Amino acid sequence: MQDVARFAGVSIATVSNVINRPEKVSAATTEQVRAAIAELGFVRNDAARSLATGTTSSIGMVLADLDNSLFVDMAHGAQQGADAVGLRLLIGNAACDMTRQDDYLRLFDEARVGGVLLSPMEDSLAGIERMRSHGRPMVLLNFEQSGADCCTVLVDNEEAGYVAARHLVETGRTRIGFVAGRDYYQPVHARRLGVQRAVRETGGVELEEIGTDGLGFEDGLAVAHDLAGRAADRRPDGIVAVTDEIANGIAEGLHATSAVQVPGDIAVVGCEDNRSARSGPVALTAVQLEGAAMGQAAAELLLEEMKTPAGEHRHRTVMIRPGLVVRASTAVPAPQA
Amino acid sequence: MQDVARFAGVSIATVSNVINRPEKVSAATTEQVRAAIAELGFVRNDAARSLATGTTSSIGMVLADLDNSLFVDMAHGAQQGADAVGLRLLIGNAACDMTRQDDYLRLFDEARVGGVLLSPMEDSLAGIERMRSHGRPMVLLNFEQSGADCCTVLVDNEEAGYVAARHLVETGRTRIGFVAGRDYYQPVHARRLGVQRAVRETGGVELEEIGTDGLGFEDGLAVAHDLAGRAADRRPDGIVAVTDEIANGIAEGLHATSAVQVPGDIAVVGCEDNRSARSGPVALTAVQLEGAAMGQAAAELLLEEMKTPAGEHRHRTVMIRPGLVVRASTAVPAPQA
DNA sequence: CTGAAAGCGCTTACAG
DNA sequence: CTGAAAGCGCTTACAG
Repeated sequence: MQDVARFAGVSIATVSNVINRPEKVSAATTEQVRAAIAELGFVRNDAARSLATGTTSSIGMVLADLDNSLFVDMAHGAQQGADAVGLRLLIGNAACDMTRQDDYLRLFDEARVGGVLLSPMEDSLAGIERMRSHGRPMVLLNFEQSGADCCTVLVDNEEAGYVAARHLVETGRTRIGFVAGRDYYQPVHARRLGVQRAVRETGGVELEEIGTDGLGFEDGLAVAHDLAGRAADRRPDGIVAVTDEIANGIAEGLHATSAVQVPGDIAVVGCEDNRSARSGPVALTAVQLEGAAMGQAAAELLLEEMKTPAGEHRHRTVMIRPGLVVRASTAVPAPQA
Repeated sequence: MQDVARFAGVSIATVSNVINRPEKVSAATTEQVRAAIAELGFVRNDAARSLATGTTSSIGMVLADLDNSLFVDMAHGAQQGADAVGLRLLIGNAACDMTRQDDYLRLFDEARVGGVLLSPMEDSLAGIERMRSHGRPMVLLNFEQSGADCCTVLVDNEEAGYVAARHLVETGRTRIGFVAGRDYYQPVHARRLGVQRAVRETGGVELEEIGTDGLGFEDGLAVAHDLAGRAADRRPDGIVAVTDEIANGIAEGLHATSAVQVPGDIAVVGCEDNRSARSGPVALTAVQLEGAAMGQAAAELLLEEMKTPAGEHRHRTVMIRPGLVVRASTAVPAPQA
């Protein structure tokens, strides 16, 4: 900047003004300074700028796992929200590693970013409190952190279960199966409640809750094996699987035996619509967790907090309603079938 | 830091030393300072640090499209490389938008990151030159940028085509089809050459090159339609599709007619092994582009350049050999078939 | 082992 | 409209 000023024959204050408040500088001077900047290939030192102003033009986002498309969707949404106000979104991928998540939190804290978006996998109260105690705006995505003093964006998982089960009922299924692991994970519990509500609301529909060990493809296969061994009238004709992976495991397992057809004999719905799970034998109908909407809502909450004077901000929790993406796995059976 | 120094009854220089060179400070003093830091919740201001030292502890990575798992793989690899030397990886997602790509390049430049990893979609010479003229280390991934003055990591696309075709030949296929769009994209051209080489090397194998308009699922469907209409001896028994999407389109199209079986009548190989393309009716055998290996190699080249005195560094190009992931779409037909 | 002081490159009132 | 000067929060030789 020194060099630019010298080259253009002005003071460094003027150079700074040309960059930041061009309206305060005469056209002629502006021209000279711009020419000097171009000639010298000058790039403003952001560290110095942010030291002097105490602000940054970027916000940080720490994601639990980029391999999971839900988080990529969140990044898209947040990006859009940030773009709208000219902020840049920097992403740190924790890759399921809590230590790394903490590293990124610290990095963003030290870098004095304008704010942080965090989508954690596990309890992260310590990191959150550290951030908050430094007065840094922060919003949580897709995780209900008890005790956390910040805004949160959640998807309504109870509604997700409800929507999935409703869809089956509305397409004529009457014996609903809910396949899930234990209620240790918050979303599992919530989706179960939603399914139960949908069944309760509807006359003439039964619910069977089928337990699994885990939440993966293998668990779905095991369930399929069980189902295939039952008499036709002793098994569900519609299944809500708590994860896409389980859903695909079920579809694959049934497909392999070829004794039971999907969707002919059993319709299957997943609860996530995750791109990384699109490997099943039938395209999977799934509840859409609206990652992009979550990301955008989170960015908006963050921006709101960033521009609100400290002390006046009131935390909010935004609940996103899930959608439904209908595909082949719940197609209505042909009339004569 | 002022506050910490006052609180601990030492000078700020000592605080700085405790943080950065603890060995230069007596144990007792260190203890007091640490206590003060903990008590006050002090966080080093990274902007000031980087202004004073002229260095940063992070490197930037600009990715063309996080929705494409190849780029996520690259991020994983780069992360690993950066972790190994204690650098943090900051990700910017261009999301297929060249303007945004340029924004991130500028952001990282202004932030004076230690170096930048760029995986572009299109010619990005201007941005690269700007970066280089500021002396910032930079390495390119998965793109041959003519005129670019920096290290590059590429996957060997000629080899990818070769590996795919070899696999078909080795599993007994003798009439190979190569399905691709025009050679406008560098990788398409290279993969074609590889397929041709594999066929040329092998006796008794024919090659048919089938053109498509684009590189997507629809294009594959169209090819399937054509194929299904041919007599059995007039169509290939093994197909290399230049993209996974085309491959899945072909498999889906053939599956729908059910006149031609995959892999029974025709085996299909894709050339990318992209997770977002895993929606076909048969699990797809595909050449694996080794995104993680590319990312790691790129990080290593970057770190090498970062620690080499300016002027002494010599740019290199690293070529990664693709692998092969065998799945159902190229299973050998049962003997009696 | 510890402290006083200069400097990193910018921004921002404040004079002129 | 433009410039001189202080200050942002740290680091780093250099004395002591």
